[in-house]
Amino acid sequence: MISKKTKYGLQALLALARNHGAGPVLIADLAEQEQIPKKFLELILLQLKNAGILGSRKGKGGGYFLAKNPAQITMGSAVRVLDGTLAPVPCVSETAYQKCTECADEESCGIRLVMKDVRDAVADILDNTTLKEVLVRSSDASKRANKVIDYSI
Amino acid sequence: MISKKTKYGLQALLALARNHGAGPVLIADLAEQEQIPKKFLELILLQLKNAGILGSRKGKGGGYFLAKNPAQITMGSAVRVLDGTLAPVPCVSETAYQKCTECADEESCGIRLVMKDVRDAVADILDNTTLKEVLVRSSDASKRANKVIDYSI
DNA sequence: AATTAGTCTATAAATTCGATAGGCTAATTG
DNA sequence: CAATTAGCCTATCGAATTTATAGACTAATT
Repeated sequence: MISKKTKYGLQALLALARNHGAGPVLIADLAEQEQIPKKFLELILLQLKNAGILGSRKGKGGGYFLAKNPAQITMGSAVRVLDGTLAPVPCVSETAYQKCTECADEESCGIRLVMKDVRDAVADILDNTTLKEVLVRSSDASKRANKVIDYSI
Repeated sequence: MISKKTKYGLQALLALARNHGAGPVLIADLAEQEQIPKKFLELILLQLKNAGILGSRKGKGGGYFLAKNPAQITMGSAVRVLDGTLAPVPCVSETAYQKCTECADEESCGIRLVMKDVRDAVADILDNTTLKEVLVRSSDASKRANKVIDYSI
């Protein structure tokens, strides 16, 4: 399970991705649009900024914006920043590894072997899915649902 | 992240799988072997029993045992019992679905589309990995590590 | 009947999560 | 340069969840 914080963060990132290129967005506006408690969102955005995913500007005309292209920001990187890891157990995390206390031999721990497979599968998806791709999939799905046929090239 | 409870449960199941066919195992013995707080383990085993994964016997010579063959118990079923779901968000869970409050249209929610992929990938692994397979992989790994070559057929 | 060992309910302790408050700093603008 | 705007940062609180413990009860065996 991902935390509410992580979900809020992903929502905010996608909103910023939709707005990409059109200047900074106010925390307050993002919070209202996405129905996220403003002060909580503030912390989330700050964390994403410190991780290099977002940029910000202070003062009038300021706000938050993506530090890179939507096609260069992966879901995996965001989840790692906000949730700490993609791994189901700390002993298979690549970025937040922690030795398993109770397990004598990590190499032969059955639980670990299976959870490593899970981690790899999750990482394979999230590290290869960019914000841009998510936007495209989302709009494709809503077009399909609305039976709107898009003839544009 | 799976909970400590789930991890304890999986440890216990694997220990019972190793012992399969040799009669019931005492909670107390399992707790000591696997270094799990006894009273906590008691609750875990009970939950697995109520889910039909374990069986038990009371009185002298009693204890817990697998209710089915190790090859018929999947990691997925155990995690679902103990952790509630495999899904990273409730709105993509097959067994513990909960509607997403903030999301207007589930079908086109980008986060949901990606998390559905994650759920499916995790389920594909855990629902197709049995306790028996875990034991085999584990012993294979430890043989390999000890450079022991097994010539038996 | 005595003993053994799981069952069940309640609750305590610890940790994490979600949320809020408020003063600080930097940038812009008049 | 002063006023305003808006993000930065630290602290903290309450609620929920997780982890762990206690103790009385029931069923099975000897």
